[in-house]
Amino acid sequence: MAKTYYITTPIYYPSGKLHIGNTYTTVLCDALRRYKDMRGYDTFYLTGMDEHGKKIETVAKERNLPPIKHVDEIAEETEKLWERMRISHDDFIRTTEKRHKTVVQKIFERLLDQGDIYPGMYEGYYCMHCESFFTESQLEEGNLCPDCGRETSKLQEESYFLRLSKYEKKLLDFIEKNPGFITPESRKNEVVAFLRQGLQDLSVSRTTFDWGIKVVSNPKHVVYVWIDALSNYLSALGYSTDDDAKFQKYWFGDEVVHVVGKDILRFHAIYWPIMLMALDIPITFRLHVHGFYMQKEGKMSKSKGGVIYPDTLIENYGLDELRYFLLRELPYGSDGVFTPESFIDRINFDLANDFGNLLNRTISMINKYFQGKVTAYSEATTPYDEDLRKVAEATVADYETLMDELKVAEAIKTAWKLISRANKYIDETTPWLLAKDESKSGELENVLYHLAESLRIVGILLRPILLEASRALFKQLGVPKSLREYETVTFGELSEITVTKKPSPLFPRLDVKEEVQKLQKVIRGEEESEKTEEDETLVSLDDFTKLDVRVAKVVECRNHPNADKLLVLTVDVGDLGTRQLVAGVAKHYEPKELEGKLVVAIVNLEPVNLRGEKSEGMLLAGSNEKTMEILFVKDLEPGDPVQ
RNA sequence: GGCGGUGUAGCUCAGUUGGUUAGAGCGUUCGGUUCAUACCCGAAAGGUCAGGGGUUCGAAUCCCUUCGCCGCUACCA
Repeated sequence: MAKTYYITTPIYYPSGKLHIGNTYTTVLCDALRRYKDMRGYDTFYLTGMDEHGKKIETVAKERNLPPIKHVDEIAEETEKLWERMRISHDDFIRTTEKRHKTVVQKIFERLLDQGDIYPGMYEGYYCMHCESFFTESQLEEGNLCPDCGRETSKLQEESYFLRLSKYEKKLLDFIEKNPGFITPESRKNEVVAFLRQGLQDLSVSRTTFDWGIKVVSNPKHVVYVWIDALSNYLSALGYSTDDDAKFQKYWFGDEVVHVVGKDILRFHAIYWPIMLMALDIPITFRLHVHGFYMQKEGKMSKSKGGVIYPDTLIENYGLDELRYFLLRELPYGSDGVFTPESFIDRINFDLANDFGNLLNRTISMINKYFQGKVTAYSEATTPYDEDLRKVAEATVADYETLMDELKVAEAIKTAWKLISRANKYIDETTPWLLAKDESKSGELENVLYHLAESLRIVGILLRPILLEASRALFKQLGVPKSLREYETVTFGELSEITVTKKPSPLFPRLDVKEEVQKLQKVIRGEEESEKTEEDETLVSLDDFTKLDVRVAKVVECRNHPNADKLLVLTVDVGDLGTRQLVAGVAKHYEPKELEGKLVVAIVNLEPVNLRGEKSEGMLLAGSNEKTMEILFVKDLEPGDPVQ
């Protein structure tokens, strides 16, 4: 019977659009799942949404929607995104589903009966405005609310608590006895350090809002986030229901992996195992924790950084390109950086030049020298052949090890070693020279066979990563379906192939400068549309007073000789004397009608030449789509300041 | 303040249990090649392996210490 593999992402909280940071987890799990699938495992991949809580209730209210409508919308949007990214999940669980609620209620009641959950008083600092509780350590200086900065008051609320302290020791023992339980190790150390300090019991219910799962025995209470959310890993498998076949199969199967970002480490490394211990369910999972993609901005903006969404990248560059970048660029165990440059560079160097071009040149040569058909040739192998085969073999072995250790980025790099070796092999064997010598036809065929075979292996290894390109590779190379399977990943399985007559590049080469600029623009655009009432655009009084704004009298006005939108004005600015301004108002004003009028102008702007006419200042005028209106003044004197 | 991590070529990073000339990719310079998406291949320049001290026949690798950065955590205000 096939080994089983159960892999999960956290369930996402619908409080904002999913950006590339959020989607990383999902793509990572997808790649791992496809890999295990390819290796013959019986796999189950779960993702979903965490849809309860105060915040959702509030947002839904603002939108004038029932909360369920609100979360329905977001769930639909999310599922569509996963579809676009070809995420291969088997189930999409939502905490608002009945199948989940009943399980949570059962779990809660059972823990209550056992005494692992007990009623008590939750003491916290309450912010009237935000209607939420905070612990003392969460508060800003002077006991202010961390969200809105207002004053908070110490309040007590009835709450149920989960007895964490009881399991502290047991959990420490477990972690010690299972060194691979939390990876990478640095994260495990954090957890152990935290545990050693001792645990406080966890508040697991609320009475201050309704949007959640009711506590059966005391419906005044709603189950608070963690028991609700974490249980999804069980409820989706049918735990504690009549049909718990999946639970039996996958939870007690060969491998169970929870993949999470570092922000929710503690909940998965401490609360979740303790819940399982209390429920007497064996801890069969391992927890893998990854870092985040940061987004550094160039010099353009000094502030934080733009946000980029997966849709943008998929539309402009393709799904494989995005998946490749995400999986290849985040270092194991730490954070990574997304920059337009790094993204475009990776596509060009790795995908287009090294990989895509290798396929292209191989197919071209097979067409050119052998009319598209090559047969395995084993006579007289050269040292180059042997080395190539050796590298292929080592690559496959390393790839397996690394993928099994969840080191996907490293596994990808390994595959590229084979690609590089193959490119070098072409230089060493110089097929174009062999082609000139008829007696070397066999040798030449051998070379091309080696290349095709290397590419076939690369194609198999990259199947979990590059969904479209791996297929295209097989198709163009003429690899039959049976030889695309992982069982055939050894060198020499291919006996003969017929390649396509007209190869097309797997990945287009991009213009770095152009694309980087384009991306930066997109990032900035999305950043701006994200801002609601940002203080970013605020200008200090200091900055404003740098401007010298004056009343000016138009003494002479004429059309610009060389531009039909511009007027050239000579203005009197009192003690500053007269000067010339160029203004773009010719479409709305006749020169004659401005003469003698009092206008407002900024007079300390850097002088510029506008189509040959000097302009020493700016005439102030308002405008909309329909019209434009110069600001006129009635009774002031030329040179009077405007503030 | 405590704990953990980290500081290696211009940039991003690898460096296994301490062992001959410290590596890769990108960038730079030079050269080769033409099958290919002006791609690919090779070579060179470039490092007091954060600073100091120590252990050792020998340290980027172990120990002590100083400084910088990151993460977790505490406390004061």
